[in-house]
Amino acid sequence: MPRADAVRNRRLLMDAAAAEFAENGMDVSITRIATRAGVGKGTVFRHFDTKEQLLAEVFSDRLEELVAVGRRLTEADDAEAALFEFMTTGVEIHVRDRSFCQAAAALSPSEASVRASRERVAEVADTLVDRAREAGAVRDDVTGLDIVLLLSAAAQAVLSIDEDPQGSLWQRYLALIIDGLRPQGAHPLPVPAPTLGRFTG
Amino acid sequence: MPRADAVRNRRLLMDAAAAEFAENGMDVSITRIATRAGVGKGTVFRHFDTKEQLLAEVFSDRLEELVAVGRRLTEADDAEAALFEFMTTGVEIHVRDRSFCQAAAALSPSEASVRASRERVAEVADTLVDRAREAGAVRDDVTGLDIVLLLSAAAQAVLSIDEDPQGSLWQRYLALIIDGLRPQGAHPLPVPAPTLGRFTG
DNA sequence: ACCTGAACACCGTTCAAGT
DNA sequence: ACCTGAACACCGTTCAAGT
Repeated sequence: MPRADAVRNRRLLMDAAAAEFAENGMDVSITRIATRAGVGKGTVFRHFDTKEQLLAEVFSDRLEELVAVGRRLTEADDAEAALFEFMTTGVEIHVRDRSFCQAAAALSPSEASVRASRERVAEVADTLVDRAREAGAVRDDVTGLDIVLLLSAAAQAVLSIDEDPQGSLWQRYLALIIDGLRPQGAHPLPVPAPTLGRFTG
Repeated sequence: MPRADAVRNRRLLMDAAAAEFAENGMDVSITRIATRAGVGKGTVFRHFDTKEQLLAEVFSDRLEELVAVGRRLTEADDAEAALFEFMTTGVEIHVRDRSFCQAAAALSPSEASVRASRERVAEVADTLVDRAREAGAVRDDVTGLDIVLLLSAAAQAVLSIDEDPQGSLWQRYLALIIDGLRPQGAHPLPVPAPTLGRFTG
């Protein structure tokens, strides 16, 4: 049973970290985050083992947004439009936040909180893919996890040439990737789909 | 006219940095690189303004490998196979080197050496795309720069779930993206192709 | 229990002193 | 002209001292 000020500080820290990461990227100092939260910097390490874990926690919070959107889209009429809207939202989440793409690339995939929410996104995505496939909108060899990885890829592609990815270039690559997902003219894939479990060890 | 030991040290530093970055990622310390090169760490900053610039220099050296491969493929008989082999080599270069994907994501696109070699890769890629297009192998709204960004994206997609990307999963996403590049069933793209110059300022 | 800030081992970068 | 390592300002993390 945690103390009242502890739960309050944890929340303050998460909020401050989310804001600082979003504004200044994942290299902001712990001191800065602690100051913004109004606590001593020692407190940060009482709530999170490491800076990476704090980043991971913020990261998976953001991913939960995407899970929520995906759940809602599960009940949409147009299964094809639903899947593509899901992907669009996913890329937007990446692009909105200065640290999100960095985090997606830098965070160890074995971080517990990251794995957990990645699993949940993949699960919703699976449902959306299945429905889109029944509607004949996507090829039958792609999975939900494929979708998650590809939308992250679309977001990252843009970073290589644009400092400030607030633009709309990502829409170009998302559209290209979506064309690759369609059943028309699909060539068999050389490698089986990944699973999250395979890398747990 | 630089002194003889200066040009020698510069080369030693580039080699040491390339090796250390490849083995340990882009977070290896300058001290470690300097030690491996057999020079004092002050010397590093005599040759490179900043650690980021050193990384950029190593990065664009690697990119030149891809330029060389692209040049050779320009004269291949099968234009379609040539383009796809170019992309395969590009992803392999990303995946081979522990730091390459990190660098692609973290380096400021305005770094001079990065911009320069990125421009040269895009140029070769343009030639390869044009030839592939004439052969009817790719849609007519993609450019060489698109290709470069997309092959980088394919490499990065894999990093999200696999610690050690020496595997072959990237082949799956490269194949998917290549399917999106084909003319069959291509939908018009919502956003025009990027140019490198646009972001110079 | 939890918070705090001084202390620690590191980092990238600078620069006075050497050759 | 170039090299060097001590010095500097910072960083993430630890921990003894406080409440």
